[in-house]
Amino acid sequence: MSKKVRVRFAPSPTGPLHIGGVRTALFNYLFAKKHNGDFVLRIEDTDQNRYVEGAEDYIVKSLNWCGIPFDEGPTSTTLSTSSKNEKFGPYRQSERKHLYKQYADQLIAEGKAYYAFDTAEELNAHRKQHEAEGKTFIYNWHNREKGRLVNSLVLSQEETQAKLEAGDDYVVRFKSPQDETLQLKDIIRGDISIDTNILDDKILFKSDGMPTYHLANIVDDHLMEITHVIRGEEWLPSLALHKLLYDAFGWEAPEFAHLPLILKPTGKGKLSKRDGDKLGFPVFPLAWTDPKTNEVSRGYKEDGYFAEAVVNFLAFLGWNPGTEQEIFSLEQLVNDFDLARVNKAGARFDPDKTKWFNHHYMQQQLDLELAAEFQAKNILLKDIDVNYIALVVGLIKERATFVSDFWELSHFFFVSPTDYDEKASKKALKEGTDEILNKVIELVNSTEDFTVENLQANIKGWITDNDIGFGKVMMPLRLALVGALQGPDVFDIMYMIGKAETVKRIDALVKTI
RNA sequence: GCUCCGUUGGUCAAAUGGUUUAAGACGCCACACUUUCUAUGUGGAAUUAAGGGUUCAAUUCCCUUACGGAGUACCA
Repeated sequence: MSKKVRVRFAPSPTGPLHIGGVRTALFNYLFAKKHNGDFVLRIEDTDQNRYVEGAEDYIVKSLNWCGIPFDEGPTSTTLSTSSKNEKFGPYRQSERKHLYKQYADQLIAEGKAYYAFDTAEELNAHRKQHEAEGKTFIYNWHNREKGRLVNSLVLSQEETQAKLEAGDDYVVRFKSPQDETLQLKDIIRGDISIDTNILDDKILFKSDGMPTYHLANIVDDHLMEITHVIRGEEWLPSLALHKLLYDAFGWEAPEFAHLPLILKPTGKGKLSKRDGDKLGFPVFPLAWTDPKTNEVSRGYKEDGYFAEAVVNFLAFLGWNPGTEQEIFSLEQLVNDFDLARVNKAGARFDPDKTKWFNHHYMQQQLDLELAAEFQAKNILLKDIDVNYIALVVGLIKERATFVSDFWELSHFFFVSPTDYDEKASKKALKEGTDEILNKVIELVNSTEDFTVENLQANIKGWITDNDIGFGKVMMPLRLALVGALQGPDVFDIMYMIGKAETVKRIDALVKTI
């Protein structure tokens, strides 16, 4: 009885996919998979002027990186097999161009749409004039037949025909109804009622021969048998028009869900590209180089975020499971996702929480994999055994958020300290420290089986037996090994760098005292 | 301006008329970890925008105001 669920993500290729767009894609994907449905990628490139080279490719790569591949779309992906679909494709609106005109014509023939010949300049003039009078210019029944506008409703059939044959530029406008109240339904927001008198006669077909978004999206959603339209809140004001169009064609409309916006972390408005640069976090999944300006925008991937972390925090922007669980794998999200639990209000983006998610997912990664990544990013590690690096990573990753934090956290496992932190020295080096350290050298040297346990037993035993105080020994010892008062357990460090290096470093510090 | 949508701590948010002195998380602060710490643990401060209703009872329903957001293109 119920049709197969089919949803679409329909970005336009005007640049890199914004993180808000990624969330829209994610919610579509989750909803589709939850209901064993299809997730379709459709490229809305009806505006050639705004087409940007590489944007479509970027969108596909981004979805794949996030692990939310589409089932149907313009190109095949590594993660998804079907690319062209006889029944529903093609998936670029520019390649579907031939489909749209007949639908516009159909509406004209039925008196539900009409030709309009007004130029952009004329319309601008009308808007300005209305504004000057404190009124709002609406191209609908208020004005369309008052004679100031040039369209097939005021022109005679012959005049209209003559203009068309003369090759005059024209657009097709939808004739929106007068004095009706529309009852609209949104899965997230519930019932919405709209007075049709405030609706514009929106352009369905542009003078360049391309449909507008409004026409194309209705035709395509119908032809592609889309059952649920899940999109950003910025489309809510267009919902009435879209419903009217479905009715005009006599088609069953899909269900709609309008997602809340993602807002700036501080200040006002929705999250924009500039915020990332200003506040120091990415707003794009992958880095993007603008083909015209060569300006580079950073991406989550390149900044060291794990895809799982990005997906997890994105899912929680506007949605929550209603339980205390916050860590969700993609599969768990698919299982628990529910549009009914999506919030209505816009969510402010929180970069700190994003980092916290990343820290969490960092702990789940395999040390060896992290080590390989760490090694690849540091020339100094080129010749070091990756297994040794993995052991180091195991000791320090709990205090790291990104792989790029590793070096600062672990350099002393690879190179001897060249200087000593001033504040730390003051704190650690006291009267008699040199004697203590010399004794520690003896203890280290006398530890035959050089293990963490033996070192600990020897040194801690000596400290307690002689009632010296841990701080007096451990702090200068740490300073000698690290060069500062930081890092993991000192015994772990000694074990890792080995007996000879340990002695060398302690001796080096003693010599500076 | 007009239209629509929204409003629980600094942020994300739970609780959809009644064991709520309003969960939890991030962030912040304090303390602890008889050795550091950016980690971990424990604790703490901090919220129902305002005013009216409806009701025995309102964070929850209704109205007004304020504030926020979106839309208002031959852009999507």
